[in-house]
Amino acid sequence: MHEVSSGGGLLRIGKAAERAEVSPRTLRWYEEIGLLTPANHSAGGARRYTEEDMGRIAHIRELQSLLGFDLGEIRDILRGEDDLAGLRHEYRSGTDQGRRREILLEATAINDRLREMVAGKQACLEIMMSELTEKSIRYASRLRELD
Amino acid sequence: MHEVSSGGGLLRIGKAAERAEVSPRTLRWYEEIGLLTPANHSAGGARRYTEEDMGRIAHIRELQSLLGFDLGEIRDILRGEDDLAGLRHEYRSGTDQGRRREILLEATAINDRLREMVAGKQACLEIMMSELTEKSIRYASRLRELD
DNA sequence: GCCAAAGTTTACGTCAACGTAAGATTTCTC
DNA sequence: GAGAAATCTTACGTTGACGTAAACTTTGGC
Repeated sequence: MHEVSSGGGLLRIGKAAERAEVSPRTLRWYEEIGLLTPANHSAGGARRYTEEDMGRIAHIRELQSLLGFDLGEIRDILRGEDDLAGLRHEYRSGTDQGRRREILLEATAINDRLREMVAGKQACLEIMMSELTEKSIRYASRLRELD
Repeated sequence: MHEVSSGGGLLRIGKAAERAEVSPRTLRWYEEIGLLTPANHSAGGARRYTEEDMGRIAHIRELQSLLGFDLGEIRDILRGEDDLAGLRHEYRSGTDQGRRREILLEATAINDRLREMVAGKQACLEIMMSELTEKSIRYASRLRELD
C-alpha cells in the first residue's frame, strides 16, 4: 500500500537535494516549517521526493531568490496555491456554477497578486538597467573621443 | 576649515535615516563594515551625510533588495565604483591617452558585469511572468465558459 | 548657561535560514 | 547476513543584518 517499495522513480533526500542544488538540511528545514512535505516515506521513515516535490522546491527557490520573499511569505503563497489545488478538486467534481465561479475568481486574485509583485520588480529593474545603459553609452562615446 | 559649522545642507543621522527609510543603526552598521563612511563629521563627532551619501544609501538598498546581493558583495561592487571615482580624478587631471583608455575600459567592464546581472534577473522574471500570464489567461477563459 | 533632544560608543540580544555533530536506524551491495 | 553508505532525529552552533539597552556627550533653542 501507498507506493513504498523500491522507490519507483522517487528520489531520496540526498539525490533530491543534489538535483535541486540545496543541502539535505535545507529540505528537512522546509519540511519542519511546513513548506514542503514529501509525498512519500519509505517503510523505515526515509523521505521520498516525487517530481512534483522537485518542482515545488524549484518554485520555492524562485520565489526566494528572484522575488526576495522570506520562507514565511513563501509558505503563505504556497498555502494559497495548495488551497487552490483543493478547490480545483472540488471544481472538477462538478459543483454548481456559482461555486465554480467563486473558485476561479479566488485563483485569479492570487495569481494577480503575484503578477503585480513581479511587475513591480520588473519596473525597478528596468529603471536600473536604463541607468546602467546610459552610463555605458557615455563611456563608449568617451572612448571614441580618444581617437 | 572642512565645512563643520551649522551643517550647510548636511543631514544628521536621524534625518538621513528617515529620508532613506532605514534606521540610524543601519547607517552605523554600513559604516562599521566599510560600506558608507559619511563625508563629514561635526566637531563633536556627529555624522553628517551629504546628498551624495544619500544617493549611495539608495544605491546600496537597490543592490540589496532588487538584485539580492549581501552587504559583502555590495561592498565589493562599491569598492569597484570608488576605485573608478579615483581613476576619474586621475582621468580629469589629464594623463596620457593610453592611461585614459585603460580607465575607461575598466569602467566599462564593471558596468557590463552589473548589466549582465540585471539582465539575468530580468530574463528570469520574464519567464516567471509569462507563466503567470498563461495561468491568468486559462482562468479567464474558464470563467467565460461558465456563461 | 541650561536642558531636552539627538547623537556617540560599547555591548549584548535576536531572528531567519540553515550548518554541523552525535548517535541510532535503514538501506543497498555484495 | 554483514558491513558500508545514506538517513533518521535531536540539538546546539553560526552568520548576516540589524535591534535594543545603557551610560555618556553634543547640539540647538530659549
